Amino acid sequence: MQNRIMLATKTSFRDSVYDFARTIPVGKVVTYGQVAQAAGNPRAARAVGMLMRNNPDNTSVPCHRVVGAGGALTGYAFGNGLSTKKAMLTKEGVLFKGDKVDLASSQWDPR
DNA sequence: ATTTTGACTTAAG
DNA sequence: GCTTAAGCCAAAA
Repeated sequence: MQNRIMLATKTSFRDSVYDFARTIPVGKVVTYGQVAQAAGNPRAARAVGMLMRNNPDNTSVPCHRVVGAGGALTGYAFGNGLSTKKAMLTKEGVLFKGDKVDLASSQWDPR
């Protein structure tokens, strides 16, 4: 953006978060901590949640593919809340273990 | 600029 | 396994 070189991670945190979120493949999920790390701040898991809540484009950003640590489903601002979130993930092929996501096979590793 | 708040995480009881 | 406490970060008031 600004100059020819992108100067590493000079983008806003929110930008990095949303960008990363868009790259999450269908049928996979990531934890808030993972998103935070990918965005440049491994400890900003909280901020990530806030950004997701204030998510500008719920259609472009698959915020429902972001779950809490251990695969636990956390808040969701649309539909019927967590119920809708789980339904959506299940429909996309994400395996569930009770009320949590089966990270063993459905957690995405960006690498 | 300071305070408040929240879709988090980890550690401890 | 569940509840409580503390740490950390970014956006909104």
